[in-house]
Amino acid sequence: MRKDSRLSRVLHILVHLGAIDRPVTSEKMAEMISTNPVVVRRTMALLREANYVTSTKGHHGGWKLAKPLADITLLDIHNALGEGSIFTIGLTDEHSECVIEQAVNVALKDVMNEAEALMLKRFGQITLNQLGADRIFSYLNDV
Amino acid sequence: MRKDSRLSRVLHILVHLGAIDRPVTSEKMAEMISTNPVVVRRTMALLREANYVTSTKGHHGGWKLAKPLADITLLDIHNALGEGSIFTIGLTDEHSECVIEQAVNVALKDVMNEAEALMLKRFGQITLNQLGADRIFSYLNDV
DNA sequence: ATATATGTAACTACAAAAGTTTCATGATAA
DNA sequence: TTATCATGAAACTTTTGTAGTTACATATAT
Repeated sequence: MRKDSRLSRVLHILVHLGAIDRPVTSEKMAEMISTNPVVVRRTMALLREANYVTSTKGHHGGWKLAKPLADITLLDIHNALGEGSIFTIGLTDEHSECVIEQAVNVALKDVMNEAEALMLKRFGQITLNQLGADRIFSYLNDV
Repeated sequence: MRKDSRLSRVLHILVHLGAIDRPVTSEKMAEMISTNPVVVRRTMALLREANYVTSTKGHHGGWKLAKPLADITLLDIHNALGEGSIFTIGLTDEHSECVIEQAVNVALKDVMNEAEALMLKRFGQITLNQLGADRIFSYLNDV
């Protein structure tokens, strides 16, 4: 099933943005994640609506962070991208009259809810500035 | 994104199978889950390969459980359906040279692995015979 | 023999992200 | 004020795997 890689891609972009002081164009960002500028704008527009980034047109225009990386969690970005379910597993018609079908769906839903809650909790505990800080730090020491 | 409802559907079918003593045709099962017999066979074939059901052709043929519901967990069925990721969230190219991209992917993967482990653990704790047993019991008392 | 079922191949439909093309709009620089 | 640069947005096509469908071969019980 096709994966939604917008979260991974846009996090990558945001961490780069945090290290650059001037506006970055969607053209440059598209290079970072090997895609098309329009794809970038589409996703970044969702973050702008949620006030995590700003965009300016024209000469020296582009995208900037609206707040420090330390003030943004993975959960914030995940939520800004929309509400779609995080699971590929779907339930059958929930309006079924069949008690067995209802029971199956309740069991699956309970487990999925628990797993999703854990995931969102963890996402909420990670801010973008601490994203792999240890790895990047050790990399800088090597150069 | 399109959901994979095979787990939900096939669990529904299996619990019914546990309550019926004779072989059930894919035609009847298709009615249970409002679909086509071929769709049913396709999914049931995966369970047969994993030895959870048997099928017989011809007159009075159909599908039967190969073992009691009590000996099958949700995890067993989940595994029998294949190995695809349970998450709609995907990571970008994991062979990237970019340290930031790597760090983002590690963070996401860690969280997703933890959530998946919890989910699979729960699936392994639920056998098909106890699937909503309390609900079905209370339903029977009401009739 | 005949009716009944599965087994399987070869399609089409669908949904949502991703990719692409194109052009309007606005901002800066010269 | 004009050329250039950048976003904004519409209108597509592509992609990928489940789901749905049609058709037919094969095996089995009566």
